[in-house]
Amino acid sequence: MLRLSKLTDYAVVVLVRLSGGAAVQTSPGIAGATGIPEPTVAKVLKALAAGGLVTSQRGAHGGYRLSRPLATIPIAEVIAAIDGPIALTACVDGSPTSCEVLGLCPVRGRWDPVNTAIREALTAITLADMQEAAIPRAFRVPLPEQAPAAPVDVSSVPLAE
Amino acid sequence: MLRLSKLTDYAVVVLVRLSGGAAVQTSPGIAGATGIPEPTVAKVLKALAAGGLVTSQRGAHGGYRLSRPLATIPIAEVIAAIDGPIALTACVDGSPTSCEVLGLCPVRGRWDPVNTAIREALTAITLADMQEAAIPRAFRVPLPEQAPAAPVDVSSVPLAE
DNA sequence: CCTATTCGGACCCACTCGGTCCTGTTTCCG
DNA sequence: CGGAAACAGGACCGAGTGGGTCCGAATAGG
Repeated sequence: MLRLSKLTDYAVVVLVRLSGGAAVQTSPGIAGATGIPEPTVAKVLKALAAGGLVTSQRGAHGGYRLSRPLATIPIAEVIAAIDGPIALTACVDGSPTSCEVLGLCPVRGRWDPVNTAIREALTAITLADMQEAAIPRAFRVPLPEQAPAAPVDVSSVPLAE
Repeated sequence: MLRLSKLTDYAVVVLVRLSGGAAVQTSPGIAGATGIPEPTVAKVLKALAAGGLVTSQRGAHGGYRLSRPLATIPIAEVIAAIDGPIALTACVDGSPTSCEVLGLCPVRGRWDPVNTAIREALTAITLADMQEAAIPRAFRVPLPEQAPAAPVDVSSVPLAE
Protein backbone atom coordinates (compact mmCIF):
# COMPACT_ATOMS: atom_id res chain seq x y z
CA MET A 1 0.00 0.00 0.00
CA LEU A 2 3.00 2.23 -0.21
CA ARG A 3 2.72 2.65 3.48
CA LEU A 4 5.80 2.94 5.60
CA SER A 5 6.11 0.98 8.79
CA LYS A 6 4.62 2.05 12.06
CA LEU A 7 8.12 2.11 13.46
CA THR A 8 8.91 5.09 11.28
CA ASP A 9 5.87 6.89 12.60
CA TYR A 10 7.07 6.17 16.09
CA ALA A 11 10.52 7.41 15.19
CA VAL A 12 9.14 10.80 14.24
CA VAL A 13 7.22 10.99 17.48
CA VAL A 14 10.28 10.04 19.46
CA LEU A 15 12.52 12.52 17.70
CA VAL A 16 10.09 15.35 18.17
CA ARG A 17 9.77 14.43 21.82
CA LEU A 18 13.53 14.30 22.08
CA SER A 19 13.78 17.85 20.81
CA GLY A 20 11.89 19.13 23.81
CA GLY A 21 12.57 18.44 27.47
CA ALA A 22 15.91 17.47 28.90
CA ALA A 23 19.11 17.16 26.87
CA VAL A 24 19.43 13.44 27.42
CA GLN A 25 16.42 11.24 27.88
CA THR A 26 16.04 7.54 28.61
CA SER A 27 13.95 5.04 26.73
CA PRO A 28 11.46 4.55 29.57
CA GLY A 29 11.16 8.29 29.94
CA ILE A 30 10.28 8.83 26.30
CA ALA A 31 7.95 5.87 26.37
CA GLY A 32 6.09 7.36 29.28
CA ALA A 33 5.87 10.75 27.63
CA THR A 34 4.67 9.48 24.28
CA GLY A 35 2.55 6.49 25.21
CA ILE A 36 4.54 4.22 22.94
CA PRO A 37 5.44 0.81 24.42
CA GLU A 38 8.84 0.95 26.05
CA PRO A 39 10.51 -1.91 24.13
CA THR A 40 9.40 -0.39 20.88
CA VAL A 41 10.84 2.96 21.84
CA ALA A 42 14.11 1.26 22.66
CA LYS A 43 14.13 -0.45 19.31
CA VAL A 44 13.43 2.77 17.47
CA LEU A 45 16.11 4.63 19.38
CA LYS A 46 18.52 1.86 18.59
CA ALA A 47 17.93 2.17 14.87
CA LEU A 48 18.08 5.92 15.10
CA ALA A 49 21.42 5.71 16.88
CA ALA A 50 22.73 3.37 14.19
CA GLY A 51 21.63 5.90 11.62
CA GLY A 52 23.44 8.67 13.42
CA LEU A 53 20.35 10.73 14.12
CA VAL A 54 20.71 10.40 17.87
CA THR A 55 23.73 9.79 20.05
CA SER A 56 23.61 7.33 22.92
CA GLN A 57 25.20 7.51 26.32
CA ARG A 58 25.57 4.20 28.07
CA GLY A 59 25.77 3.47 31.75
CA ALA A 60 23.92 4.98 34.67
CA HIS A 61 22.37 8.35 33.98
CA GLY A 62 22.79 7.64 30.30
CA GLY A 63 20.22 8.04 27.58
CA TYR A 64 19.74 9.46 24.12
CA ARG A 65 20.31 12.90 22.70
CA LEU A 66 19.56 14.48 19.34
CA SER A 67 22.60 14.69 17.10
CA ARG A 68 21.19 17.53 15.02
CA PRO A 69 18.31 20.00 15.29
CA LEU A 70 15.03 18.84 13.82
CA ALA A 71 15.16 21.38 11.01
CA THR A 72 18.20 19.65 9.54
CA ILE A 73 16.69 16.18 9.55
CA PRO A 74 14.66 15.35 6.45
CA ILE A 75 12.01 12.67 6.68
CA ALA A 76 13.97 10.66 4.17
CA GLU A 77 16.77 10.19 6.69
CA VAL A 78 14.40 8.91 9.32
CA ILE A 79 12.86 6.47 6.91
CA ALA A 80 16.26 5.33 5.76
CA ALA A 81 17.36 4.79 9.35
CA ILE A 82 14.32 2.74 10.28
CA ASP A 83 13.17 1.00 7.13
CA GLY A 84 16.35 0.93 5.13
CA PRO A 85 17.10 2.67 1.85
CA ILE A 86 14.21 4.14 -0.05
CA ALA A 87 13.49 1.96 -3.04
CA LEU A 88 10.00 1.22 -4.22
CA THR A 89 10.78 -1.96 -6.06
CA ALA A 90 13.28 -4.77 -5.90
CA CYS A 91 14.28 -3.93 -9.44
CA VAL A 92 16.43 -0.95 -8.56
CA ASP A 93 19.16 -0.63 -11.11
CA GLY A 94 21.95 -1.36 -8.66
CA SER A 95 20.36 -4.47 -7.31
CA PRO A 96 22.60 -7.55 -7.27
CA THR A 97 19.70 -9.92 -7.68
CA SER A 98 18.22 -9.19 -11.05
CA CYS A 99 14.70 -10.35 -11.52
CA GLU A 100 14.26 -13.70 -13.16
CA VAL A 101 12.24 -12.33 -16.03
CA LEU A 102 15.03 -9.94 -16.86
CA GLY A 103 15.08 -10.66 -20.53
CA LEU A 104 11.44 -9.92 -20.99
CA CYS A 105 10.71 -7.27 -18.37
CA PRO A 106 9.94 -4.17 -20.41
CA VAL A 107 10.17 -1.67 -17.58
CA ARG A 108 13.42 -2.88 -16.11
CA GLY A 109 15.05 -0.08 -14.19
CA ARG A 110 12.36 2.35 -15.20
CA TRP A 111 11.26 2.89 -11.61
CA ASP A 112 14.28 5.05 -11.06
CA PRO A 113 12.57 8.36 -11.90
CA VAL A 114 9.78 7.40 -9.55
CA ASN A 115 12.21 6.54 -6.81
CA THR A 116 14.02 9.78 -7.38
CA ALA A 117 10.86 11.84 -7.29
CA ILE A 118 9.78 10.28 -4.03
CA ARG A 119 13.19 10.65 -2.49
CA GLU A 120 13.22 14.31 -3.35
CA ALA A 121 9.80 14.87 -1.92
CA LEU A 122 10.87 13.15 1.27
CA THR A 123 14.12 15.04 1.46
CA ALA A 124 12.40 18.40 1.11
CA ILE A 125 10.37 17.89 4.28
CA THR A 126 12.13 18.06 7.61
CA LEU A 127 11.00 16.99 11.03
CA ALA A 128 10.61 20.62 11.96
CA ASP A 129 7.97 20.91 9.26
CA MET A 130 6.02 18.11 10.84
CA GLN A 131 6.44 19.61 14.26
CA GLU A 132 4.98 22.90 13.00
CA ALA A 133 1.53 23.25 14.46
CA ALA A 134 1.62 19.59 15.29
CA ILE A 135 2.05 19.88 19.02
CA PRO A 136 -0.99 21.33 20.78
CA ARG A 137 -0.35 24.47 22.80
CA ALA A 138 -0.33 22.45 25.97
CA PHE A 139 2.64 20.41 24.82
CA ARG A 140 4.50 23.22 23.13
CA VAL A 141 7.73 23.91 24.94
CA PRO A 142 9.81 27.04 24.32
CA LEU A 143 12.42 25.81 21.90
CA PRO A 144 15.59 27.91 21.77
CA GLU A 145 15.57 28.89 18.14
CA GLN A 146 14.20 26.41 15.68
CA ALA A 147 14.84 27.65 12.16
CA PRO A 148 11.68 28.17 10.09
CA ALA A 149 12.98 25.38 7.88
CA ALA A 150 12.51 26.62 4.33
CA PRO A 151 8.89 26.14 3.29
CA VAL A 152 8.47 23.26 0.92
CA ASP A 153 6.98 24.22 -2.40
CA VAL A 154 5.75 21.06 -4.00
CA SER A 155 2.32 22.38 -4.81
CA SER A 156 3.17 23.44 -8.32
CA VAL A 157 1.74 20.31 -9.81
CA PRO A 158 -2.04 20.05 -9.61
CA LEU A 159 -3.24 16.96 -7.79
CA ALA A 160 -5.42 14.91 -10.09
CA GLU A 161 -6.68 12.45 -7.55
CA MET B 1 10.75 0.02 3.52
CA LEU B 2 8.49 2.29 1.64
CA ARG B 3 8.50 -0.22 -1.10
CA LEU B 4 5.39 -0.86 -3.08
CA SER B 5 4.24 -4.37 -3.76
CA LYS B 6 5.61 -6.50 -6.53
CA LEU B 7 2.11 -6.72 -7.90
CA THR B 8 2.28 -3.05 -8.78
CA ASP B 9 5.49 -3.62 -10.63
CA TYR B 10 3.80 -6.39 -12.57
CA ALA B 11 0.87 -4.11 -13.25
CA VAL B 12 3.12 -1.61 -14.97
CA VAL B 13 4.67 -4.34 -17.05
CA VAL B 14 1.28 -5.67 -18.02
CA LEU B 15 -0.08 -2.25 -18.90
CA VAL B 16 2.90 -1.42 -21.05
CA ARG B 17 2.60 -4.75 -22.76
CA LEU B 18 -1.09 -4.11 -23.28
CA SER B 19 -0.31 -0.89 -25.08
CA GLY B 20 1.53 -2.74 -27.80
CA GLY B 21 0.33 -5.66 -29.84
CA ALA B 22 -3.29 -6.53 -30.46
CA ALA B 23 -6.20 -4.46 -29.25
CA VAL B 24 -7.51 -7.13 -26.90
CA GLN B 25 -5.17 -9.61 -25.25
CA THR B 26 -5.81 -12.58 -23.00
CA SER B 27 -4.25 -13.29 -19.64
CA PRO B 28 -2.29 -16.31 -20.89
CA GLY B 29 -1.08 -14.29 -23.83
CA ILE B 30 0.24 -11.49 -21.67
CA ALA B 31 1.75 -14.00 -19.28
CA GLY B 32 3.62 -15.63 -22.11
CA ALA B 33 4.83 -12.34 -23.47
CA THR B 34 6.03 -10.93 -20.17
CA GLY B 35 7.22 -14.02 -18.35
CA ILE B 36 4.98 -13.32 -15.41
CA PRO B 37 3.12 -16.35 -14.01
CA GLU B 38 -0.31 -16.60 -15.53
CA PRO B 39 -2.38 -16.63 -12.30
CA THR B 40 -0.58 -13.53 -11.14
CA VAL B 41 -1.26 -11.78 -14.43
CA ALA B 42 -4.93 -12.66 -14.09
CA LYS B 43 -5.00 -11.25 -10.59
CA VAL B 44 -3.34 -8.03 -11.67
CA LEU B 45 -5.65 -7.62 -14.64
CA LYS B 46 -8.60 -8.21 -12.36
CA ALA B 47 -7.54 -5.43 -10.02
CA LEU B 48 -6.79 -3.17 -12.93
CA ALA B 49 -10.24 -3.80 -14.36
CA ALA B 50 -11.79 -2.99 -10.99
CA GLY B 51 -9.83 0.24 -11.00
CA GLY B 52 -11.09 1.12 -14.45
CA LEU B 53 -7.68 1.15 -16.08
CA VAL B 54 -8.49 -1.72 -18.40
CA THR B 55 -11.78 -2.97 -19.78
CA SER B 56 -12.59 -6.65 -19.95
CA GLN B 57 -14.39 -8.62 -22.58
CA ARG B 58 -15.83 -11.88 -21.39
CA GLY B 59 -16.48 -15.02 -23.32
CA ALA B 60 -14.53 -16.73 -26.04
CA HIS B 61 -12.13 -14.45 -27.90
CA GLY B 62 -12.44 -12.07 -25.01
CA GLY B 63 -9.59 -10.46 -23.14
CA TYR B 64 -8.43 -7.15 -21.78
CA ARG B 65 -7.97 -3.79 -23.43
CA LEU B 66 -6.54 -0.49 -22.25
CA SER B 67 -9.19 2.01 -21.25
CA ARG B 68 -6.93 4.99 -21.84
CA PRO B 69 -3.58 5.66 -23.50
CA LEU B 70 -0.53 5.21 -21.30
CA ALA B 71 0.25 8.90 -21.32
CA THR B 72 -2.94 9.64 -19.41
CA ILE B 73 -2.35 7.08 -16.67
CA PRO B 74 -0.25 8.35 -13.78
CA ILE B 75 1.63 5.86 -11.63
CA ALA B 76 -0.49 6.93 -8.71
CA GLU B 77 -3.56 5.43 -10.33
CA VAL B 78 -1.87 2.11 -10.89
CA ILE B 79 -0.72 1.99 -7.30
CA ALA B 80 -4.15 2.95 -6.07
CA ALA B 81 -5.73 0.22 -8.17
CA ILE B 82 -3.39 -2.50 -6.94
CA ASP B 83 -2.33 -1.52 -3.45
CA GLY B 84 -5.21 0.66 -2.43
CA PRO B 85 -5.17 4.35 -1.59
CA ILE B 86 -1.82 5.99 -1.11
CA ALA B 87 -1.31 6.67 2.56
CA LEU B 88 2.01 6.23 4.27
CA THR B 89 0.72 5.78 7.77
CA ALA B 90 -2.39 4.48 9.44
CA CYS B 91 -2.80 7.87 11.07
CA VAL B 92 -4.22 9.64 8.04
CA ASP B 93 -6.50 12.37 9.20
CA GLY B 94 -9.60 10.79 7.76
CA SER B 95 -8.98 7.43 9.33
CA PRO B 96 -11.88 6.02 11.32
CA THR B 97 -9.65 4.08 13.66
CA SER B 98 -7.67 6.68 15.53
CA CYS B 99 -4.48 5.45 17.05
CA GLU B 100 -4.67 4.42 20.66
CA VAL B 101 -2.12 6.96 21.82
CA LEU B 102 -4.17 9.72 20.30
CA GLY B 103 -4.03 11.98 23.26
CA LEU B 104 -0.26 11.95 23.42
CA CYS B 105 0.79 11.55 19.80
CA PRO B 106 2.53 14.82 18.98
CA VAL B 107 2.59 14.38 15.23
CA ARG B 108 -1.00 13.34 14.82
CA GLY B 109 -2.13 14.07 11.30
CA ARG B 110 1.19 15.65 10.45
CA TRP B 111 1.99 13.10 7.83
CA ASP B 112 -0.47 14.76 5.52
CA PRO B 113 2.06 17.04 3.82
CA VAL B 114 4.28 14.03 3.27
CA ASN B 115 1.43 12.04 1.83
CA THR B 116 0.50 14.93 -0.40
CA ALA B 117 4.04 15.41 -1.63
CA ILE B 118 4.35 11.74 -2.52
CA ARG B 119 0.99 11.66 -4.18
CA GLU B 120 1.95 14.62 -6.32
CA ALA B 121 5.24 13.07 -7.30
CA LEU B 122 3.44 9.88 -8.28
CA THR B 123 0.74 11.73 -10.18
CA ALA B 124 3.26 13.67 -12.23
CA ILE B 125 4.74 10.54 -13.74
CA THR B 126 2.71 8.59 -16.28
CA LEU B 127 3.17 5.11 -17.63
CA ALA B 128 4.34 6.60 -20.90
CA ASP B 129 7.25 8.16 -19.02
CA MET B 130 8.28 4.73 -17.79
CA GLN B 131 7.89 3.28 -21.23
CA GLU B 132 10.23 5.90 -22.64
CA ALA B 133 13.49 4.21 -23.48
CA ALA B 134 12.40 1.32 -21.34
CA ILE B 135 11.75 -1.18 -24.08
CA PRO B 136 14.92 -2.35 -25.82
CA ARG B 137 15.03 -1.76 -29.54
CA ALA B 138 14.30 -5.41 -30.15
CA PHE B 139 11.00 -5.21 -28.36
CA ARG B 140 10.00 -1.79 -29.59
CA VAL B 141 6.92 -2.09 -31.74
CA PRO B 142 5.77 0.73 -34.00
CA LEU B 143 3.15 2.38 -31.84
CA PRO B 144 0.62 4.42 -33.81
CA GLU B 145 1.19 7.75 -32.19
CA GLN B 146 2.09 7.73 -28.55
CA ALA B 147 2.29 11.31 -27.31
CA PRO B 148 5.78 12.28 -26.13
CA ALA B 149 4.21 12.65 -22.70
CA ALA B 150 5.55 15.89 -21.30
CA PRO B 151 8.96 15.19 -19.75
CA VAL B 152 8.85 15.25 -16.00
CA ASP B 153 11.22 17.76 -14.50
CA VAL B 154 11.75 16.69 -10.94
CA SER B 155 15.47 17.16 -10.93
CA SER B 156 15.35 20.71 -9.62
CA VAL B 157 15.98 19.70 -6.04
CA PRO B 158 19.44 18.31 -5.36
CA LEU B 159 19.37 14.85 -3.89
CA ALA B 160 21.02 14.85 -0.51
CA GLU B 161 21.33 11.15 -0.06
C1' DC C 1 36.05 -2.62 43.57
C1' DC C 2 31.17 -3.59 43.43
C1' DT C 3 26.59 -2.45 42.09
C1' DA C 4 22.94 -0.25 39.66
C1' DT C 5 21.38 1.60 35.47
C1' DT C 6 21.15 1.86 30.73
C1' DC C 7 22.31 0.62 25.96
C1' DG C 8 23.27 -3.23 22.58
C1' DG C 9 22.29 -7.37 20.17
C1' DA C 10 19.73 -11.79 19.49
C1' DC C 11 15.45 -14.26 19.50
C1' DC C 12 10.53 -15.36 18.76
C1' DC C 13 5.63 -14.78 17.59
C1' DA C 14 2.02 -12.99 14.65
C1' DC C 15 0.20 -10.65 10.87
C1' DT C 16 -0.06 -9.34 6.27
C1' DC C 17 1.10 -10.09 1.59
C1' DG C 18 2.47 -12.70 -2.56
C1' DG C 19 1.09 -16.51 -5.14
C1' DT C 20 -2.01 -20.42 -6.48
C1' DC C 21 -6.17 -22.83 -7.34
C1' DC C 22 -11.03 -23.72 -7.96
C1' DT C 23 -15.79 -22.81 -9.24
C1' DG C 24 -19.20 -20.05 -11.58
C1' DT C 25 -20.78 -16.98 -15.38
C1' DT C 26 -20.63 -15.15 -19.94
C1' DT C 27 -19.85 -15.26 -24.85
C1' DC C 28 -18.47 -17.12 -29.40
C1' DC C 29 -17.86 -21.08 -32.58
C1' DG C 30 -19.16 -25.45 -34.49
C1' DC D 1 -28.34 -26.06 -29.48
C1' DG D 2 -24.12 -27.81 -27.18
C1' DG D 3 -19.28 -27.24 -26.13
C1' DA D 4 -15.21 -24.59 -25.47
C1' DA D 5 -12.80 -20.40 -24.25
C1' DA D 6 -12.06 -16.73 -21.24
C1' DC D 7 -13.12 -13.58 -17.36
C1' DA D 8 -14.94 -12.96 -12.29
C1' DG D 9 -14.92 -13.90 -7.65
C1' DG D 10 -13.77 -16.28 -3.91
C1' DA D 11 -10.92 -19.23 -0.63
C1' DC D 12 -6.47 -21.31 0.54
C1' DC D 13 -1.48 -21.78 1.67
C1' DG D 14 3.29 -20.42 2.31
C1' DA D 15 6.85 -16.94 2.88
C1' DG D 16 8.63 -12.69 4.45
C1' DT D 17 8.66 -9.04 7.52
C1' DG D 18 7.05 -6.13 11.16
C1' DG D 19 6.43 -5.85 16.10
C1' DG D 20 7.50 -7.27 20.73
C1' DT D 21 10.39 -9.56 24.45
C1' DC D 22 14.45 -11.20 26.60
C1' DC D 23 19.23 -11.43 28.13
C1' DG D 24 24.12 -9.83 27.91
C1' DA D 25 27.70 -5.85 27.73
C1' DA D 26 29.29 -1.37 29.14
C1' DT D 27 29.64 2.56 32.16
C1' DA D 28 29.00 5.92 36.02
C1' DG D 29 28.38 6.27 40.91
C1' DG D 30 29.01 4.75 45.72
